[in-house]
Amino acid sequence: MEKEKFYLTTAIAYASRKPHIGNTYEIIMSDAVARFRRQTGYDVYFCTGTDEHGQKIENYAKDAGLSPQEYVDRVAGEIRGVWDCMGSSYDRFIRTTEPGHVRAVQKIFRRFYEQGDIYKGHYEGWYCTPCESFFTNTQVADGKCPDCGAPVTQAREEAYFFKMSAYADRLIKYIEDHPDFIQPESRKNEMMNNFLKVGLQDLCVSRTSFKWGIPVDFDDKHVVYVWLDALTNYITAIGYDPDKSYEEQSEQFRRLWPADVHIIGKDILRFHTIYWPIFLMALGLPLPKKVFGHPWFNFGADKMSKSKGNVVYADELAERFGKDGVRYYALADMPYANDGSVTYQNVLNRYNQDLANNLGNLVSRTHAMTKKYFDGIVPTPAGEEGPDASLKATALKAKEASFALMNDYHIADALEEIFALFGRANKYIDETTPWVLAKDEANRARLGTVLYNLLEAVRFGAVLLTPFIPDTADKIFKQLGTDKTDYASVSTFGALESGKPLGESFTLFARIDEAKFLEEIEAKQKEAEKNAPKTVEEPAHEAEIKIDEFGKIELRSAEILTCEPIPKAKKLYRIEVDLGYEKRQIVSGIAKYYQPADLIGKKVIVVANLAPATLCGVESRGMLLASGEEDVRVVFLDPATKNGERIH
RNA sequence: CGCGGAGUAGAGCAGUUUGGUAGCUCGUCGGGCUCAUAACCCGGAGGUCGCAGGUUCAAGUCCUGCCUCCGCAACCA
Repeated sequence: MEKEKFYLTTAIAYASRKPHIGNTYEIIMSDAVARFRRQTGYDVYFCTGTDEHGQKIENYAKDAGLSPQEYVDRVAGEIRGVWDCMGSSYDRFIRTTEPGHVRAVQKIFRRFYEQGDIYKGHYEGWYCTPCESFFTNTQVADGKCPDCGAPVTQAREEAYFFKMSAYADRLIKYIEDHPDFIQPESRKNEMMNNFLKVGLQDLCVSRTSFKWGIPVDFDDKHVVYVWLDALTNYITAIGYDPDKSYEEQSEQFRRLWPADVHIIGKDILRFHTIYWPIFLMALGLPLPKKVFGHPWFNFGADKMSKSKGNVVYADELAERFGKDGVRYYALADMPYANDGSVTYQNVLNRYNQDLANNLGNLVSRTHAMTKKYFDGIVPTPAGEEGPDASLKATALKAKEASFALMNDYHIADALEEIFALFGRANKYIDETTPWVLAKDEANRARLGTVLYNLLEAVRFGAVLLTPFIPDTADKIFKQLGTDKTDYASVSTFGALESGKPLGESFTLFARIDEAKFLEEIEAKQKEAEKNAPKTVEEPAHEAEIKIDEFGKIELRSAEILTCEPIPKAKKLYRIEVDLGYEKRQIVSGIAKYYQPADLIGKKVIVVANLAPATLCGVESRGMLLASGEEDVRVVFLDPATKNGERIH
């Protein structure tokens, strides 16, 4: 009988820089799912890759003195290196700069245009270069991008738009009819309530402000918006041809599509559950069966970020804990829907407790006793007694439970079920005391049974561990000298063959000394701090300006007279300032950082000729100067400064 | 009242669907064992299950109100 197919994808990684452990979680999790499906009888196609277009990359490349293509070649190599370092078993690594993908995207764009899904219009508003996004006046009241905090510029751009609204009703119906489409389920409500039910905006799907993208082939001023480019990788990777109908597609495409699951980060759920399905509807293709938005790893309680210097890389962790150490940690420590928290202490605990003590030591002691009492030959089991039944029941439960949990993407819970078997086996040793049995020849048969059950429990667990930590599973099989490694061999307890010799014994996971390890980490962090100035990222710079351009910005000193929070807004204060020649109301997003009392009476710098804007229904005429994006600090003037002085 | 999630032992979590002696991992204290990677096994201490009411013979679990935290949205000119 032909195997059922299973097509899964990760999001493609943005080729701007090397991914950290949080980004790497996705490939580890997806790989575990892929291996699990292969093991349980599916014909799996596992696709990952890199997203290589966009202005950000164009900028990074310029800073690095490379062409964009050279730059993405380098970063894509780094990304692939980390993926390979984690032992991921992808079948396809697609890059969005591949000629085949580029041509397909151009054809898709053209087809949408010809079908009338895409129309040409104008986009007017504030544009953020790094995010490649337009924002409305209300969104960028302070001249900064609401997403990344970079300065925005006023722009009017000719642009193509996709008529999202035309498909909204069908999408809502699809989501309602397929309750498993978006998971975890709490994310579904976010999408429905925040986007779909309030009315979808048409999406701007082209850019003219930069060149590093896929050109629109009938209007080469434009390049295709990165999300339309990136999302289509899921079909171009398996050979989709936009010129053909579904029936005319390649055998591979017809077999694999629709995808069984897109595994993505929770932050891009919106693109995958709204825009992507709508693009597919416009192409007349079926929608993916499931989109799973996994949570993120934080560093302790903080978001991982380069500027905070708390970035942890998977390949660096692997140097110390090994590939499987990192895989196990990521898979076992990430909750189902809540964000995980990476600390070196957590990684170390998981490694020492679960891998070295529980699993590694179990294998070691079981192997050693078989060697000692049976010359390393797998004994033949006799009758069942005492705790034997309980051990066997735990093994079968580990299999059943982990199977069900993996089908629901409860990765960590599945692993816990499997490790419960190793815990049970360790207990079994204490209950049966083989070293006591060995003292009396009359107990020989019982001793053989006990050791057989232990060896089999180890083998059984190793089979179940294969999708998660494949190298370790192989090492265990080697030590047991067995080739009973497939999923069929755990349908019942007892597949291990008696009379065969064990393989060589070796340490699976060497314990790591905690004090020494933490000391080393601390030393390493100090070292990193010392070098910190060098690792500070070069910020994005504005174009050079002339003195008269600067003069257009009318900066004036002012005194804060009143300051009160605006109801409904978390971040906003309504502030009244005295400019000497007049008083003004300004809205400022500094509520998180200052109490009103800290501000009243202070002298500040105001951009006096900034166009008025309305925020949360309150008019703001001007803006306070402040520094920082995450930790905003107002620029205060010498208290002796007169109100209304021009600042230049 | 924008939408949604969460508050359970020192830490991290399960349990809430179908009310009925509060559980797991780590840590901690004590004991056991010696096959093993100073590992492994057993036991103890530690929780008024965010707060306040209500329903019930019985509430972590159901109802009402409130507080706090976190997503998303809005919004930081």
